[in-house]
Amino acid sequence: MPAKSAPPRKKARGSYHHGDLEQALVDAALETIRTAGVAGLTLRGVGARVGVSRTALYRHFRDKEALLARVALEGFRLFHAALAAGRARAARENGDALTALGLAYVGFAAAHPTYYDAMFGGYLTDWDRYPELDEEARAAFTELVDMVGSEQERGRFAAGHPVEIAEIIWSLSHGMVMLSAAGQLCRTDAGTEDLIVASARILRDGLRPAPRQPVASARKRS
Amino acid sequence: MPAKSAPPRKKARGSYHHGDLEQALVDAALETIRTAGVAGLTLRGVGARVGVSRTALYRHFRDKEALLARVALEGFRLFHAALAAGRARAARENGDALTALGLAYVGFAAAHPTYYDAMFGGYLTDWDRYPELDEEARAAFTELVDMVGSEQERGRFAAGHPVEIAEIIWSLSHGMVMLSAAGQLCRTDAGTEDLIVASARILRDGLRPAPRQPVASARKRS
DNA sequence: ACCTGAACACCGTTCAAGT
DNA sequence: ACCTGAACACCGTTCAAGT
Repeated sequence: MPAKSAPPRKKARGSYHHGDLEQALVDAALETIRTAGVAGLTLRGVGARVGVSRTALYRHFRDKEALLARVALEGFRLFHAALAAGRARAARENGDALTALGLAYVGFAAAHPTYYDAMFGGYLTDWDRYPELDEEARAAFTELVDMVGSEQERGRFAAGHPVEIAEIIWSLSHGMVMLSAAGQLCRTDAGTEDLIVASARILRDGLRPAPRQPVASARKRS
Repeated sequence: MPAKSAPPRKKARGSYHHGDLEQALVDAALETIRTAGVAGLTLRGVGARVGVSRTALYRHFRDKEALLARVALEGFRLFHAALAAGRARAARENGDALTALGLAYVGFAAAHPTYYDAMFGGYLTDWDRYPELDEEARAAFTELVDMVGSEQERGRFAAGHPVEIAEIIWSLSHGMVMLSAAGQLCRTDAGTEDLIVASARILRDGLRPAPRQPVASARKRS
């Protein structure tokens, strides 16, 4: 590193009013969504929160959707990390990887409903406009696919297309989060976590009755 | 029936400009959502479509959300009917009830994305404000619960809380519909229908490898 | 009873103008 | 380069007024 005090970077940002207006806007958006939901996200409100004109935002983001995409991107990074951590923890403790990933999934959604809404609330239309977003979402999904492949290699899952199986697991998790958030679930007294544990068991063992025991002899149990 | 021409009913509705402005507004809303999505639904647009002032609507609906709730109610009626029909068809043809209901579910969503969005898009906040809606949604869900109970009685599903199992099936179906609509699914070349068929198979048989054959003798197969 | 028109308090976005 | 202020074309909703 050079000794002198750091020279201003070429792309010194926000040297006008803020150290980093761009990140300040993202944080303000997050805080707004947390209190008022994505529906209550307004550029005027975001501007007011950071003490800046409502149009200053356009220097940093193409439009409102781009701001929301930025929030979603941060969310997907955290999401990806949460899934990876859940998988790693299961591997370390020799636990069930499917249950661990399911719990990590709904755990993230419960801990960060703000991010989850921005990521999956359907507000982002032209998904292609944000390649980073797509890439990060794909990376998170890959965590699921790899888990399936790993379980297959270890003989815990039967053979089958890992991507297809991962999509089914993802659909189950996502649907559960959405229905739960909408208050449409839990007509039983079980919480979402219990529901995930039960789902993992069903996905592993199936709904059909246990196959007949070998008829010849019953060992160890009367 | 009385012979004379029908006397005006007590609650003759819309005798001003339309035969039935209320239903006309609902139809206009449906058509608007079909072309522009729920996000593009505007009271001004609805009014213009039926040739009426943008405020005439308030004579028939409390607010915009109430109009949307009415659309969702019609949707839930159709949805309930579609699920019941799928179940009845499976029973008649002795087919797999789980697969049949899953296909009926995604089939409805594919055939009526407009309704599905109004029903599950998250635009309806105070769900309690529309008891009819809640009742009809519950009725549709009961179709799933009953199917599970029936399969259990017939010995095709193992014992377990039917509501819990139904919630898991519903979550899977809903998540698949949502992700599919958002274009996040189908990274494999399989369509949603194939995915549902695969899901039903996994839910029934489980992901784990088939249990060991009885070791004593291998019959019929080498 | 049913509908209209003006008005109010909001939006996102554009753009010429300031510093 | 970065931000502002006015302006534009929209919203949902209210309400006095018309017929």
